[in-house]
This record gives sequence, structure tokens and C-alpha cells, in this order.
Amino acid sequence: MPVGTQATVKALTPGDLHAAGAQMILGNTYHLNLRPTAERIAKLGGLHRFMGWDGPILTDSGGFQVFSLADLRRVDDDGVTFTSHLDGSTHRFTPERAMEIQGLLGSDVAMALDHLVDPGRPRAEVVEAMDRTHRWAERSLAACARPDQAVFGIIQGGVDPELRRSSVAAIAGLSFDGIAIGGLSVGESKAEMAATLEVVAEALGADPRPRYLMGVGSPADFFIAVERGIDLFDCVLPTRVARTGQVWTDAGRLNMRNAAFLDDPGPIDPGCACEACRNHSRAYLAHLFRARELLAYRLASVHNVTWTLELLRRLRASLADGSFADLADVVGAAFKRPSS
RNA sequence: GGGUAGGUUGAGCAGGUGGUGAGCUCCGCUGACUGUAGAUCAGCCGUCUUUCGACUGUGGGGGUUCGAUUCCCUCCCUGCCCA
Repeated sequence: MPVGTQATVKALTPGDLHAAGAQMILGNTYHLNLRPTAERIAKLGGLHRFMGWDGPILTDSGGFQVFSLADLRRVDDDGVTFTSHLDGSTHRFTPERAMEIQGLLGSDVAMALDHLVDPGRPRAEVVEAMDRTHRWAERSLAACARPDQAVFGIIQGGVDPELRRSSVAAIAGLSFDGIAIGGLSVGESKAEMAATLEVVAEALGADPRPRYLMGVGSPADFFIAVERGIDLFDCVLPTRVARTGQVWTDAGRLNMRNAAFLDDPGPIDPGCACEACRNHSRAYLAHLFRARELLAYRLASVHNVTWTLELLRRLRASLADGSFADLADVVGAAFKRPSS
């Protein structure tokens, strides 16, 4: 899922997303409730109609903002009080209100409100956030008022195997439509993430529900996570890094602002069929980024989203035909090296 | 020709009225980014040095002085005003 926090995947139109092969995108409860507000979007026909996207939408609950806006919120057992990053006004989020907002937005998948903390925090804090996430999960499920909306629960527990196991038991024991793994890709090592995913996979066993690894990932992360049973991802990286000039290719990452590309007539990635690669050169991209032309952001985003979704397609196919290791040896390895 | 304001590291500036000018913004170079407070942020950006540090540098030349970006002489260049 490309990330469209504020009812837009930055720099891309819904048409661009379809062309890139996007099937589902992510929106954000916290941001959209602040602006333009959930009630306004509901009045305008819901998030799909509002942003002109007819595919599925998953809305994050605001749980990540508990983590990323740590200086602007206070958490208690009942919920979270945010000081708006836009105007300083106060906003109260409870599991029930987060579900209500997502109901108003009309997303296809709503996320339960969770409490994400840095896995490096003292164990007592990780436990507290996890237990709170479990209580909020039950309240979120109970608060869902739309039968047409799926609800996913979120596993927490940092990088502690024992806590992750108990979180899987708590969340998978509830009647969620999908299981999300939260609290990763927030500073822990690749090895810790891999180990944690293995613990979760083992604990989930044959549970048939979709498994969604939240906030991941980088190209290298996809290999780690797909191999450990993850079905669904969301990540800002493809679009965020694109806006700063970094593009992803089968040969690794390239920074289009680098002087070396000013005279490079070739496409970003010769194997890519996106609009940017079909019609434009690296030299053109390098120029657009230097000139801060708006087209730079769109072309780089079109490419990264297309390439990323294509990589996921190739990963899926490789599981069927047994070529996963070969793909990892080529593309996966290209992203383990330092950037070119 | 007369007057006046200037000439500082790629560009634009700050500072400096005798006691250590490497400071800012652009440009440029490189890096970072993971459920988006992000078209953002960080480092570097005279020379040598990995670093520490050393050296050079205020238009040119000359002078005064222990010491000159500063004071004096002279020349060059630029803007503006007058003729």
C-alpha cells in the first residue's frame, strides 16, 4: 500500500497509482480528522469519493502518531490527547473515537488504535504499551459500527520474543479480520526485526488471516518479511525518498541529484516500464531535481511506486516457482550494499 | 573631466574607524529517511591534512608601523550623479 496520509499519495494522482499497479492505499485517521475533518469527508461522500480513489483504502488509527508525535501527546489508559501539530489545538483519541472517525472516512479496513513505543525503551514501558494495545483492541472491535468495514488488530511487544508471543495470543484470539504487526521498523536492527517476525510467524501458525507488517519497508525488508509470511505492507519510503531524489532500481538505489547523472541519457531502470523510465532519462531527472521542478517529484514517485509494486509481484511469483533465492541474490543484495 | 559610493572565499552579503576576517545565505558536493509535523533534514563547501591542526586570503603596487582589512600615496575596476 502506497501511503496517502492526507488523502493523497504525495505527488501522484489516482491515475498514476493505478498505472503503477497499486491495488490498495493507506490514509490516516489522525491527519484527516484534523484536516479537513472526518465529518466533512463523510458529508462529501467518504474518503474514496473525496480523493477520487476507487480502490480499497486502509486507514491507520493514529497509533503511529502516538510514537512519532511523542512531544505532542499524552497517553492514559482511556486514550491519547494530542496537541495538534497544525495549530496547537487539543484532540482526544480513544479506541472508540478512532473507530468512529474511520467509520466516517469509510475506509475498507480500519486499524485498531494501538500504543507503539520504541522497542529500546525499558521493558516495563514496552509491556505497558502492549497491554494497553490489547485492551484497546477489544474496545476497538466492540466499537466498530460498520459491518462493511474490516478491522485489523495490531500486535506489539517490541523485540522481546516472550512479549511478542503473548501479544499474538491476545490479538489473534480476537475476531479481527486481519493481523497487523506493529512496533517494528522504528530503529531496531534488521536481525531483530527478522527474529521478531519469526517468533510472530511461529505463534500465528496456520492462522489464515492476512498478515500486515506496518510501516515496512525498504527493498531489503521485503525479502526478510515475505520469507517470514508477511502478506501486506505499507511504507512512506518509496514516495518520500523519491521526493529527495533517490530512486530504486534492480541495481540498488541511485540519487538523481548526484552530478554523475547530469549526462546520463539512460532510463532510471532499464527493466522498468513506468512512465518515467519509458519517456525520460536520468539526465532529465537530475536536471529537474536541481531546478526543483515539480515534475521531478512526480516522475521519481511514479517510478519508485511502480518499481516497488513490481518487486512485490516478482516476490509473489518467486514463491510459486521457487526462484525466491535467485531474486534475493540479485535485487535483495543490491540493497544491502552501500548506496552507489 | 568633476563628484560620490563601492571592490571581502563560485554568486550575493555581514564584519572590520591599528592588535588573530574562514561568519551568513545561495550555488555546489555527499549522505540520511521505514504505519508521512518531511518537495525535508544533516555534513561538507580557500589550500594541505583522516583528525588535530597548519597555511593563505579584504582589487594591484608602494609607504608609515612592532603590527595594516583599517592610516597615507598611487594605479586599476564597477555603480550612480553632474558636466
